[in-house]
Amino acid sequence: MRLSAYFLPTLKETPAEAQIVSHRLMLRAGMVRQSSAGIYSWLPLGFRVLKNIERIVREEQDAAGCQEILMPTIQPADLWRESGRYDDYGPEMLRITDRHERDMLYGPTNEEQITDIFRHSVRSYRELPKLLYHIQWKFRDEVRPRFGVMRGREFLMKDSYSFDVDKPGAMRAYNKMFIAYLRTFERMGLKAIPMRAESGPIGGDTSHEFLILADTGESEVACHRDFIDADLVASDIDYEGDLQHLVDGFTDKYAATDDERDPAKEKELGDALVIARGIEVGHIFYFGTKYSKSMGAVVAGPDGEETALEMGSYGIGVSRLVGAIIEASHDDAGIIWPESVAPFKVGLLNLKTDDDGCVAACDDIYAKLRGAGVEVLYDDRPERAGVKFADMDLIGLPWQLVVGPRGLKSGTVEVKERKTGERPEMPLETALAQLTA
RNA sequence: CGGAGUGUAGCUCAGCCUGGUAGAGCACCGUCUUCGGGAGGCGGGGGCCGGAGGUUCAAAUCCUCUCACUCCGACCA
Repeated sequence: MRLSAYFLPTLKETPAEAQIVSHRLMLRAGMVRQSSAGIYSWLPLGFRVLKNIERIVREEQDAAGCQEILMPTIQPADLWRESGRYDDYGPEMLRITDRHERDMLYGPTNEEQITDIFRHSVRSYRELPKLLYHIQWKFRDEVRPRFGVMRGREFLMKDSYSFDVDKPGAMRAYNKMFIAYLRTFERMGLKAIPMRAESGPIGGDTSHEFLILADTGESEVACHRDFIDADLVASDIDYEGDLQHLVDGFTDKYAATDDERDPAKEKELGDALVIARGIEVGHIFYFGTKYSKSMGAVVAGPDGEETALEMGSYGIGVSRLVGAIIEASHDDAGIIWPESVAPFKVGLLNLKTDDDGCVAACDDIYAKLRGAGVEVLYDDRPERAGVKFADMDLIGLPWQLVVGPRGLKSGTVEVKERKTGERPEMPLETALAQLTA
């Protein structure tokens, strides 16, 4: 993409409404614009990141045997009356009346909707287990939206739902999601720590929150040092095998959110204790028959008797992750994208657009990179070098390929790694080989 | 929902206390110089001062109401 044609409205100054670093950087980098409190439009750069995160989430869900569907944002109130949550959910739920005076709502989550689908479609235990998910916009009318996309009212969430005939089956699904979540966050360059959690309004008795560590996190958390070094992506996971020992390896270790911390246990850990700040990016629940019983979602078991479905639900805050990743990865100059979610891999900077040699070299590099399948943002604007450096650092692409008349004289370019700030000069061919590797 | 703030140009803000021709920097347009880390000169365009009432000869400025947004707290993917 040529930057001269790209819609990238960067800001030199920070808009007054943004306090938290990820929000400031997302506005300055032209990723989002606020529409109203807690509601955002996604501009091209931000949308690319959102899609990349969504892609990783989807790949890991698919790998775990979860099947993608898409449910509506607008749901009928009657479903929620069946589960009893129409009254329980309170003013956080956005209630709507259609032209026929029917009560509707903008879904804050989808347990009722999926249970309704399931009860009309599945009759036998033989059709179980099933794991389904969708990635859809949610609306929760938060009392106080803040922190940009980290706590918006409208947000993109991946929510999965598991259906099993008995509790051991439900726990197998729970474990699949547990492991899939660890892999998902790790692929985004995040350290996510699973912590035992209260299940809140969703209900149920087994639940874990996944918190990523970031200096600017909302709450203080404490955990065993081993969490920091865990590396799951490297290992192949057999989702059909027994995952319990893997999950136990995590749940056996100490990890607690602010209000769950245990001073005695922490003292025991000694040097193995890590205290950090955390942002919740995922939450998994086992809630048994809470919805299946109230909504009549039953199957015939092996003995012919009807039994209520054992269910769980599993959420990842996809849009929140965009902000969370920035919280975890930035410096004074701007964002530092992990390569897996970066909107482009390479920024190509033509420092002198009125120099024929620079233009020819850049056009050639641009074509070669694109030909090799590398996503590249080519800054071909007739701006001063300083503006280009500043913008490129701000938007945080992992690699910057800097081409100027000074280097070209000796046949070299600079390859700057955003993360380290190192910018060695090297022959053009070496640079291309490195960036297309 | 309790508490505290802020709404003036695209952005950051001054002006308001003490009413009297609406400002600065950046951004934008033109031009000249500059040309490897957010340059400088000259010229220019852009605002019902969030909205509605009121007081006054006169309101961005004083008063009342309202709307929006932000921050702190309690709650949440």
